[in-house]
Amino acid sequence: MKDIARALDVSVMTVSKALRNHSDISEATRRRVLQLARKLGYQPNWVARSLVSRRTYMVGLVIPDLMHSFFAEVAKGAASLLEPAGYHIVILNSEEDPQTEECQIAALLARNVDGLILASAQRNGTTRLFRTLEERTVNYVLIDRLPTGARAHYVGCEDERIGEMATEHLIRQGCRRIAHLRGPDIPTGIGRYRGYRRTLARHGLKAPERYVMPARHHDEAGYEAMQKLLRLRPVPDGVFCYNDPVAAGAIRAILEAGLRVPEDVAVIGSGNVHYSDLLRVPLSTIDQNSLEIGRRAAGLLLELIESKRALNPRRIIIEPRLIVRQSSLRVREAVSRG
Amino acid sequence: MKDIARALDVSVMTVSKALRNHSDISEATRRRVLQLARKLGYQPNWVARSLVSRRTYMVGLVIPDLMHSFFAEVAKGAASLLEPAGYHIVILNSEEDPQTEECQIAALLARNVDGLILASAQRNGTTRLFRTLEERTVNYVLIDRLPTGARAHYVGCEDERIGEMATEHLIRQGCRRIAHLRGPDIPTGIGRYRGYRRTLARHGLKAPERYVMPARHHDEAGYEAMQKLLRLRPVPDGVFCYNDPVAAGAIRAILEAGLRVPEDVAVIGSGNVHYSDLLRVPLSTIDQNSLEIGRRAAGLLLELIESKRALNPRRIIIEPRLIVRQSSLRVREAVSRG
DNA sequence: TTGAAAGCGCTACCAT
DNA sequence: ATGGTAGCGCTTTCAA
Repeated sequence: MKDIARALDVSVMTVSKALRNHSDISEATRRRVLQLARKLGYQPNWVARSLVSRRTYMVGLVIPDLMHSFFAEVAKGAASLLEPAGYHIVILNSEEDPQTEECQIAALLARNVDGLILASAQRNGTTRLFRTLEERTVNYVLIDRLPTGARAHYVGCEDERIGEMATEHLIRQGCRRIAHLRGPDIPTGIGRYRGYRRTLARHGLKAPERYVMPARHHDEAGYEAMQKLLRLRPVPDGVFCYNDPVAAGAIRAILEAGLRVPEDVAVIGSGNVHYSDLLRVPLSTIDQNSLEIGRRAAGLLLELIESKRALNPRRIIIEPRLIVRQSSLRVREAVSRG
Repeated sequence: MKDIARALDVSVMTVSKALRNHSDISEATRRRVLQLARKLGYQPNWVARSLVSRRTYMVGLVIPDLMHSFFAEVAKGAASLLEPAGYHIVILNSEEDPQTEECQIAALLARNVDGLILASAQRNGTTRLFRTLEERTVNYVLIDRLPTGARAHYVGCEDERIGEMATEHLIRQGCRRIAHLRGPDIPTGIGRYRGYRRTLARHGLKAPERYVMPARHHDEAGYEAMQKLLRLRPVPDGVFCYNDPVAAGAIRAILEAGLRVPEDVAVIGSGNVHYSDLLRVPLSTIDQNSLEIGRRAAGLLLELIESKRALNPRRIIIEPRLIVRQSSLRVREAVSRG
């Protein structure tokens, strides 16, 4: 900037204003400045700019697992709004660990990100992290998981609703011994479990507690948990899985045991990850519209950043959608034949 | 920092040094400073620090598609080295578009990232981007794709080798009419095609040019391209696909056409994405060790950043590995029966 | 319309 | 061992 000013024999100020299209600069001067700037390949230094403007145009995105397509899609959705608005996204992987998550957020804040999108790994009831965020008046939006301890902006589906839709569907497909591969002890895991329980109750169906098997959140865990379920007698005839990766693992276990999906055991997951249509057996699932979650969260965050003042916590609830594919579709012949 | 200095009645300098464990500060003073800093919840301002140190501790990662698990895994590998070293990763999605990529890199540089890891979407022969990077002496490492225009550090597999291994395998499995779903016109697409061609030639096998079908890089494209291949006569009995998503799409097309995989058409992909074992037909593939690519690239980049001086372009070649699963395994009965 | 002064929060350098 | 001065590259404020 100095170079430009010297070469053009104007002040640094003039250059600064011209580059930012500030109003009170003559058209002629601005043109000269812009032209020379281009020629010299001038790039504004964002670090310096940030120091005075207190804006970094960086947004942190903390997710539990980048390898899970669900979150990759959320990231993509968020980027589609954030990048055009001039923001960069710093992605951090908490590996589903609350502690790691806290450290990462601290690091992000030390770098003065303008805002945070957070699929939190915090357990229900935890408040420390959220209190800190409030105290420091950080702009942040929770997605996918809403811990009970948080009074914050949120974008996501209602997990009980997901559990209900999935279980309801299995019942309609004729399943009567419906098991659940339960996710971790976070809002999503708990909520889906509750929806499952409640729906069974409403239909007067019993499911022994053994039919609920903890499975974490990835396919390997789904595979192992399903193997355990298959050792029970009577074997379940339907399984609602915490998410699609778990369901994919479960299907593998069922097929390896020599049973058929969906004739012997119907399977449904949640998340509608991109490849679920390509699986061993195309997977029925509850679509949570991950792209839209990312987009809405980004939109809300941008609003928060612009508005400067704290808004009342807003909840944007995305309506989940049942996607029926082969894994839960007991066609007439299959049912009657059994 | 000022507050701490005032409260402790020392200079700002002393505080600054104490906080950074600078050598010439008395143990007592340091302790007092650190203690008060903790109590006040002091967080160093990285922006200011960056302005003077010329280090942002940020690294840019530009990839063509975050949704492709291959790159998600690369990102994870890179993060596993970079984060412990105190670096944050800014991920940008070029959507396989060279122009977008250039803009994103420019934006990253304007923000003074300390380094760049780049799975470039540039076509072979392009030099402008790389010239710019050289001129500005940016620390950067190319991964997965090495455009001919670039004289740069690189981590990845040899694509011709991938094409050879895959084609070789199909031949050993008894395929004689081997088709190829060809990727985009980037080094990976071209290299894999060459390996395929060369291997056919070496074995004296002919494949008409119609057997090479452009398929881009995602499953939808693989699905459509495979449908076209299936209309040819004679129908190919083996297909080497540019990558795993394309292969997944191809398998879907084959099955929908009423043919069997691998008995009628054997399929092999490349990349060994995480879910390829869970697909409709478990997918044979060439493992490129994406985690390791990410790790090595990060390691190399850290070296570059530390060393300060330009090093001679280094090439880290990862040896690909053949993974045989059901999609290409023509078991004895199947072969003899045909 | 232009520019001089001050300062963002921190650190390098040199003096004490 | 401690601190003063200067400056990183830019913007805000206010005076000319």
